[in-house]
Amino acid sequence: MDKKTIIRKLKEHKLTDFQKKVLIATYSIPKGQTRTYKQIAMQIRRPNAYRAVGSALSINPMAPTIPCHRVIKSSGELGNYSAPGGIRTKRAMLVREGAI
DNA sequence: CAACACAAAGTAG
DNA sequence: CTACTTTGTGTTG
Repeated sequence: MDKKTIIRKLKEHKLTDFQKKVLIATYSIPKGQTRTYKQIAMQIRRPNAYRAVGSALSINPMAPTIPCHRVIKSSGELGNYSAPGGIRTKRAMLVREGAI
């Protein structure tokens, strides 16, 4: 899956500009690494919208296309996770990828 | 207007 | 350290 495919998918859905940027930024997180909500917000030029970033990610918790589980809090905590299993699953995946 | 997958700085103990 | 308060942002209902 390349970035273009992702963008095409996003266009099919009714996502806002903000959403698209958040999802693209999330997709660009290298395997085995994590990003904080704040980093994502800064990357999309909305440095104070880290809260909106969480809302944006929550619309797509089960799309294997977007690794939303790599987005954590600035304090190093995992934050929340809407997919089945909650933060348990999130942590498991991060451990599996070597991010923890 | 209210609620939210957050952050940072403030107050209090 | 814990706990609570305030301010800030975008989306949704």
